[in-house]
Amino acid sequence: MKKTESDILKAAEELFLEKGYEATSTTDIAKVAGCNQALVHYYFRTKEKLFTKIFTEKFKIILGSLKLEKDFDFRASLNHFIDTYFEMLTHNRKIPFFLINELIMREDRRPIIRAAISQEMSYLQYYTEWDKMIKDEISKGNIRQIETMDLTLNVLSLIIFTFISLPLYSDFFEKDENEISHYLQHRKEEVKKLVFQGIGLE
Amino acid sequence: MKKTESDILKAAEELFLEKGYEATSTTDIAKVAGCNQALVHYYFRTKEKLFTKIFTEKFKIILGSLKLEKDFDFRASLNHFIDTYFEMLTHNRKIPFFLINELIMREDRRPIIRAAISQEMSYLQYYTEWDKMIKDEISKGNIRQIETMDLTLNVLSLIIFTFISLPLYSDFFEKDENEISHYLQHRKEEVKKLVFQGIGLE
DNA sequence: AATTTATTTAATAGTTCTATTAAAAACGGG
DNA sequence: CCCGTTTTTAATAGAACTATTAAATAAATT
Repeated sequence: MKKTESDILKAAEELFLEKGYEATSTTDIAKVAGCNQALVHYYFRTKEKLFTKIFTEKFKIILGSLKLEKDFDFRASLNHFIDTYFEMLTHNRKIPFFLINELIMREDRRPIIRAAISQEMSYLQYYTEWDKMIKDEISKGNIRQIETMDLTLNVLSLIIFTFISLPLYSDFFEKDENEISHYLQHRKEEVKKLVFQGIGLE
Repeated sequence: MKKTESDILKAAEELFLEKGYEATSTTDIAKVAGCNQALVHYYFRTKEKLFTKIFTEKFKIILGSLKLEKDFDFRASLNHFIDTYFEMLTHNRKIPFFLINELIMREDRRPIIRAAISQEMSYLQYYTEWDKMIKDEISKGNIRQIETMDLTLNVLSLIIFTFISLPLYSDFFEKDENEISHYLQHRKEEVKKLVFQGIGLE
């Protein structure tokens, strides 16, 4: 891939994640990439195609981290999931809001993620195992009665909201990068405590 | 207020909450309001002023629901808060995403909410009481050690994320209005369970 | 070196959007 | 009913944005 092309991709990524699809123009992208505006169209034809490329790429990063570690017991699995999910999002802080934003605003983009999910059928597999694990723990009396969907939503809510609200948190409380990474570590531990204790683990 | 003016406000509200500031044009607003495009500017001068009116109005709805019931013990307070917050958002489902979206995308709008908050100094008061209540419960051994900010974030995460993800949830799982309101009730109860048990209450 | 191919640029067609203006229509009080 | 005020409309200036085209430049190939 030519340097110009990757420069454009990089600029587009930066701007789409920062300002969203609507508020980003191909002229802006060219300016950040340091090239002529027509080049954006030369390499990617349309703004929409360029966007879709970045959108699916970012979605795959998220999807790729949604894995269940084999040979772990339930507690270790959940613990490991929270660790890896937090870790991944710490390095991709803007992705959660970016994806949710574009999926909510533009219904026509939802099929893109449906396609990406059904392409990787392994995720259905993961969910089935996850579900089995939870039902198993409940029947053993290790955790309280809870639906798999609820436990999943609880964990995702607590983690994803942390990153969605992060720009507002750091702005409002005027936190620097050092304080923010400390905050994220701290929140991760608190999320674990709440979830573990909240379902009766320990 | 003239009917035309309120029609425009209503149309603007619908569109801004649905599509966001950028994707909504004054022409769209006029079309939905059933009037000439120039009338939007006649009544509100600029798109930005019209937006700000709706934005602050919606923010005040949220802020207004953030109250602490006097004469309730800690458990009842928290329970009541979750009830009223869920209730309010059930009738204003699009507000959380709308506000977060516009606050994240456009930093220049953050002062608006700072102003609205500092205008109602009572909220500082609420937070202080809330903080005292929690510290008190901890010292009494009624709940585990937890920072007030963490407990607050836990509750807000669980509630707000429910509403932010709602359009995706209902689309993806093809839920009708009836199922959705049942889902919201169900989530509310689950949030209570997780939070209460997760801090050691009961 | 000559020729083909790929990349880059400037120019621009064609939309759309915000905001204003001047004129027309509707309204209200005397 | 007349006249001043308010409301509404059509027209449009002016800016910005996407996408294309044709020409210019650079790179690669023979």
